[in-house]
Amino acid sequence: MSPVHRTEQRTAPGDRALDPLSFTLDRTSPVPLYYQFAQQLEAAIERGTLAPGNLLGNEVDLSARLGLSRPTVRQAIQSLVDKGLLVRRRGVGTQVVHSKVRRPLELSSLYDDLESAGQEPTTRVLRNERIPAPAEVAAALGIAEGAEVTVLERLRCTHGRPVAFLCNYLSASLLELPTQRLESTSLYRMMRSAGIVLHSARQSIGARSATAGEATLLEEKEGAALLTMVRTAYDVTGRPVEYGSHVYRASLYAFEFQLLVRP
Amino acid sequence: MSPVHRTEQRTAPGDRALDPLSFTLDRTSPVPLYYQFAQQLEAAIERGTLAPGNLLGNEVDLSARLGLSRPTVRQAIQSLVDKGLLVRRRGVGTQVVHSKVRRPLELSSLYDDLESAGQEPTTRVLRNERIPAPAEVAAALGIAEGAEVTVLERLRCTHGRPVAFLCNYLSASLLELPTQRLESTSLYRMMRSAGIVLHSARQSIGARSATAGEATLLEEKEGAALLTMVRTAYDVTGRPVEYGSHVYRASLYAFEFQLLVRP
DNA sequence: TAGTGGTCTAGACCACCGC
DNA sequence: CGGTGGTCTAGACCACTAT
Repeated sequence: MSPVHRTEQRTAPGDRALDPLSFTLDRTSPVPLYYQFAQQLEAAIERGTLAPGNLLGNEVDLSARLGLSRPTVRQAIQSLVDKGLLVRRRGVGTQVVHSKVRRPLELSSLYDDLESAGQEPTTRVLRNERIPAPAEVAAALGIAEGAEVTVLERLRCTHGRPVAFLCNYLSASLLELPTQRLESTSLYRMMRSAGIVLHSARQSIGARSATAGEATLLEEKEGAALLTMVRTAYDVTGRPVEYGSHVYRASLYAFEFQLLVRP
Repeated sequence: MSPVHRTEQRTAPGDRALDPLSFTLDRTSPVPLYYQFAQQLEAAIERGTLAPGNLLGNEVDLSARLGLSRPTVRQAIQSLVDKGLLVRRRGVGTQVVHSKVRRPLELSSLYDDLESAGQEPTTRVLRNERIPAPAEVAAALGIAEGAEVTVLERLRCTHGRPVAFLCNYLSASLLELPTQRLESTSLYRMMRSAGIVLHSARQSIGARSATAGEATLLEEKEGAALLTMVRTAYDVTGRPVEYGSHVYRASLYAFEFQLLVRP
């Protein structure tokens, strides 16, 4: 278990751990072959059948064994390299990465984050109306000042305790936002259901002291440290579709994520 | 300038904006062809020669015009899709994304961030010694408790004002860290120079109120909101190489970044 | 239906690594 | 030196989109 070992045991037993692995490819399936292979490879890594540090075996043999062409095998491997699960080195081979690289940063929904953490999130909609866009919002959404926008104010709780106060703006024409559905799912899920495909988002994460109003709402003391996030999300055409300003109780929430170093 | 337009003007003049563009490929260069093409494509987008919304023209024609095979052209295009500059849609084509997608989140160095923002960062090294690893540090770095580590405490300033207090731990055997060099460059640059190739990092960003000591050091009032970041960085073999705990003045600093939505 | 990107093949040569 | 990944080619067929 020494963490100092490097790349010994090139030919040690169990090195070509890929042999005992059985990969089943279904050529009649609509799922691309490279994707089928990538998923099975990822599953093998996930459950430890392919241990960290193990070499994958060279791509030529691999493709022969799988009955695939080398480019197809490479496409599968590359997708796992992009996820940070594998590392390729010329003249050496492809290895499983040691660390528990799991989630890279993604455009996350607080609701989804809490739900997947088993936190049973609930939402109280404090405000849901259509108003003329204030200047700041109009600028962020790239619309005319005074154009109709939907403003949402929500209080997100887990186990009955408030975690965050969320304020969001969307062009009113984009989407219907019934209060009832907002209380049982996430805004991003509703946008997705409405066919809005998100492409990117610009975020800024900061901190500040709670105002009296925020303190009351979030059950903190006035002046308590709060985490803040301001975000503009864009769809595939590059059009801004959502602008949000959120505050989180720093005592209950932090942003956690994994980064990959760009090569 | 209406931000509401979608994908009109399929056949409008100036649509095949790629025609007037001149791409020069050097087959004798060691730089891969797909990379040469990708760079010139990115430059054309950057300077607006390829305007947002423009279609690229189909890949078959494109490869013929460039004298490249289609997979090579696709590799170039794919790299820009991954960067968020282009969007591909089946049956439609490849378009330049509207928004000013620029920097995705990367494993950033505060020093480099400030420097590239023209903030003239300076560093005061408050502590630079070798100590037995405390339990928390040993756990993060995957070494034995009590093993020798280098501990760094630095104050980062811009324009003479303190911005952040940085505390970092590294295995002592990894790297020499002369105080003088630490005051004129970033820790990550020094690690890179020493041949340490970073692969990924796990970060947690939160907030809390300043202690009396932090307040004095950062020239804030006691209880002021501070941004906090805790980070463990890993090299290509998955070994933890650095553990850091940083606090930033929320009044002077925020984390800004662009995210791409995973497809 | 015509045009687009998505997938896949079966080769080839080169650059880098470790021995 | 042999083995590895990195790059590149010239085709092919399919799935999806728009008209």
